[in-house]
Amino acid sequence: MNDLFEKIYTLARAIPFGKVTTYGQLGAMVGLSDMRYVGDAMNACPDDVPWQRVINSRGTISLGGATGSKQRALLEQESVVFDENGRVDFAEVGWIPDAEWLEENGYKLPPPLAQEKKKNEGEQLSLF
DNA sequence: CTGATGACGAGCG
DNA sequence: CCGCTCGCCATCA
Repeated sequence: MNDLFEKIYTLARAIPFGKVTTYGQLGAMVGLSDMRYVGDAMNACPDDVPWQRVINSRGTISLGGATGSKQRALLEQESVVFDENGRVDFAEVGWIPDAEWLEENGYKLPPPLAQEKKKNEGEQLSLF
């Protein structure tokens, strides 16, 4: 297994229970421009990687067939809610890692992501 | 070794 | 919102 795969797996393993992130985010954080590769990585991921918490940027599950239903079922077990269009609410369950955590582990947090994280935290605070 | 192919995403129309 | 194209990387015939 190469370094890129391991970096992606490490990130995926850091996703908290009941939260989700996107292929694009993982790809960006490991310095990828071609996100197709992230899908490949998840396809070959070890059993200890919570692959179901990785979805596409539209907030939907990309997979069809049995594996797709399995992914949705796993997420629903984690209290992740899907709307009538099969989409999740990123403001509710979206996960963006801490900039510090990323830096410590050799990842980079793209500015747009940092902004979105800040925004999300603001919303959560106001809710509380 | 060469070429087709993706659990994706941004940009365009 | 839908349907394209391209990205240039790892994998597998």
